[in-house]
Amino acid sequence: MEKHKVIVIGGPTASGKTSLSIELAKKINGEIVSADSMQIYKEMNIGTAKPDILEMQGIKHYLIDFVSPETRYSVADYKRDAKIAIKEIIEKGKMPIVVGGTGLYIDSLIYEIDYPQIETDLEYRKELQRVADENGLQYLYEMAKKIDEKAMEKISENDSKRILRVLELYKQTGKTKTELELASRKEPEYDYKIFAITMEREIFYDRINKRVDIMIKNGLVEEVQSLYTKYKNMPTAIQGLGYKEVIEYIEGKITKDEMIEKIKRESRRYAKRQLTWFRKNKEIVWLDGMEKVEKNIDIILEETKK
RNA sequence: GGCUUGAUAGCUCAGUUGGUAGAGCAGGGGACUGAAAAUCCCCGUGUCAGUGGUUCGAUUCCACUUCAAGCCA
Repeated sequence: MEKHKVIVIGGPTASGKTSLSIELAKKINGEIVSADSMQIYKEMNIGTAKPDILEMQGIKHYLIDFVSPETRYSVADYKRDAKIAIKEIIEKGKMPIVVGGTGLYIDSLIYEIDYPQIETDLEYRKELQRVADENGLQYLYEMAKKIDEKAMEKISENDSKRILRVLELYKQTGKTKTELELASRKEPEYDYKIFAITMEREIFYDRINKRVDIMIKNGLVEEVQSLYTKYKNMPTAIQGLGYKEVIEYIEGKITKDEMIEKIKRESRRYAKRQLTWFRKNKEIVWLDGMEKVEKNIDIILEETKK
């Protein structure tokens, strides 16, 4: 049986993914599955540039605005939820369009990555953190090297998250990261057609800067203020770009101007990282963000026929 | 008009007792399998303001010019 097609549109922040995907969905009777690690959270609207009801123009969006900022949501959750959403859309006879800037999330789908069924072990993380504080990160690095020398070749001695992850995986599964990853990629269930938007760097950075100004005008500070007073713990959501910087401002650590500049700079850097991620994927068909939406839709439809 | 100080990387500046120069920031490239908007790695050639002089050799010393800041009129 032939696999069902799924359109995937990636690209950096502020590249026009939202409007392109909504126009496309209208044209081909599609529905949208977001692939954005921050738009997932409720009550985070301005800073994540989440599309509102008006922008959506009646197109159903999945995996947007559905978990509490207190929740620890991860790629494994995303992979599971996105697969369910895609299935549901296909059953309705519609075309699934996966749209977002979180490369890791997109990869979990297109490479059908299988994650071991384990829970995050916060106790163990804390314990390791303690060891790192006492003996230095180098000590954990050496520990990880004894378990999985191959994986550590690619991990820097300063990369605490990945060092911890190697140890955590081994403790919980009894297997090394290298072993797990070798077995993790399965045959994709769908025929993914992958696109990404790019544009000239200068114009693009200008768009990012302007977008940040608009976010501030639209009340980003107030949005963060309200989250800040409402929730004590936002383990993942707090990492959202813009959110942590506004909190520094609220706490009086930086001035308002410094905050704005920092959000702009970090957004530019983030966009650069996103482009690096997508560039690595040689299957991607690139779209020019400066082109008319109709033209890009034509390219997508043409490629999707193949 | 006179005096003083300055002019070096996109920006802020350091430096060369004369042998063509280096930091921070900005920026660029890359990695990425349960925190990923996270985390981490790598990357510095620029008429040293212009013109002339001294010198084997000047971005460095000298003169003039231009521009900027400050002071005195």
